[in-house]
Amino acid sequence: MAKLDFSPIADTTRRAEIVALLRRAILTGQLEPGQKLNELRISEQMRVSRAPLREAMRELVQEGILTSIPYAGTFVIDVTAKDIIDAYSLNKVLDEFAIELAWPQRDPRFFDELDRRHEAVKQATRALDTTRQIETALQLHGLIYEWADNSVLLETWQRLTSRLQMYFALHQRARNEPVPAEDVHETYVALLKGADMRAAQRHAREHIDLDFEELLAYARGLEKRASKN
Amino acid sequence: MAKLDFSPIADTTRRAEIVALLRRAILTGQLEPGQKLNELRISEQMRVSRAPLREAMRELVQEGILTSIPYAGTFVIDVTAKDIIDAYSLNKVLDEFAIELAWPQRDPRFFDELDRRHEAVKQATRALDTTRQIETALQLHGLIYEWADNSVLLETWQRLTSRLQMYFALHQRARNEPVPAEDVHETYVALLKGADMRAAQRHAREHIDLDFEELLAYARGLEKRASKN
DNA sequence: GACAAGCAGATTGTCGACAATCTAACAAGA
DNA sequence: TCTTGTTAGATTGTCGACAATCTGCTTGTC
Repeated sequence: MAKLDFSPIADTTRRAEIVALLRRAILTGQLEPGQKLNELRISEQMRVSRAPLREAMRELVQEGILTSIPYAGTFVIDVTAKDIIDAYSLNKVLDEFAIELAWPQRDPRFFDELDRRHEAVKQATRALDTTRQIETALQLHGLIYEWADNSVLLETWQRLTSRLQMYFALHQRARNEPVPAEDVHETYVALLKGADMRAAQRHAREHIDLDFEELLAYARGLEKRASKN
Repeated sequence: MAKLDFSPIADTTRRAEIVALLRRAILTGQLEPGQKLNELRISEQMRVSRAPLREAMRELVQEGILTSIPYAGTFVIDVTAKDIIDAYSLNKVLDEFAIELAWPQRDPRFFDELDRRHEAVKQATRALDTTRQIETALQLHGLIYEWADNSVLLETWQRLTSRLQMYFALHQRARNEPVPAEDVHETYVALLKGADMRAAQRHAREHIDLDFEELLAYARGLEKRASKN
């Protein structure tokens, strides 16, 4: 038998496609925090009945980016400064762990993939495609999790990623500036290729802290706005 | 106005009740790993239509204790030795983080609750109620997460707890022995009341390692059985 | 006997309609 | 004017039926 690794057949259920559509809409900020999702309206727009839509929404609730109140509705989660702080502080801990696990697993394929994803970030940056820049940066970041060979950790990271992506997207939208042209991942990639694991872990923390500051400023703005209502 | 804090009204949707029923059945081992959930059969047993049942199953899939294959069915997750190792190694990292966050938050209410939950474990142990013993032990363990004041961390822990509870239940079922009468939490509780945070973190790791060894033996048995099929 | 095509039964995915519940506007009474 | 009761409309929750898909068996062919 020829040694071929086929990619899995795509899930072709409406539900899966709806999940993808909704997730994208939320993570890019098209659906704003706190906004209510009207089932009838959305199902009509998507040309789909409410059953698969509701199942899709249930998944996203469990994924943590929607929240549901019985007989009242399903809403995009609200984002507070504390949420962002919480997500980031957990992210630091997980990063450190992921690097530790992934470190001995690094192989040529790892380094190839590292370069590939880094290149994708740079390309998105050059193209001034903000959304894609966030996506690719998180994918670059996620590589250590994929290589850590710990399924529960990977799942946890993926859940966290949803939120981080949402936070970044909101931040970018709010400040409404052109994309930062700087490449902040150069050092990170170099350290992951190097021999000093502790240094890589340390940098991951500091690297995160950088973007964190910007996000926090945005979050504080959110809180002020909320307290006025 | 009188200063009363009312507890929120219970979610009274069929869906929520189905989720609770199914989760309990899975976490106590009544539904075995790998087993298929027939929608029609279950919906008839519960006197409920398939719509809320399917939504409930979607939630549990996202919670990580069910797995779904389009047009094939929804199954209780399979448990492998690696899954257990992965869950536990992540748990260690999270524990350390949770203790660090919760430490400065400890107050009289914390210590009261600590004793209350510890007492619940001892009571379940005396009553030889295995299921309840697992539940209460995990609730005792979860206290540091509730006090850590980090919503994302708490969510993550709760997801992990589902699996841990399932693993323990399977383990207990498999060995089919009377419950261990020993109280292994005495030291843990004492350390959480003490002044040495590092010691508490260290003990949490070792304490976990203990039960881990037993679980692993069970998991290895599972793997052997699987390889024969 | 081996193998592929095709059919029947069972199961999952989706739909449209109905029931239960919430919200907001309005009316009635103190 | 403020509070309380009522009601209409909109929205979510649930149901039963139908469509799409899978699985295992049968049948026919070599």
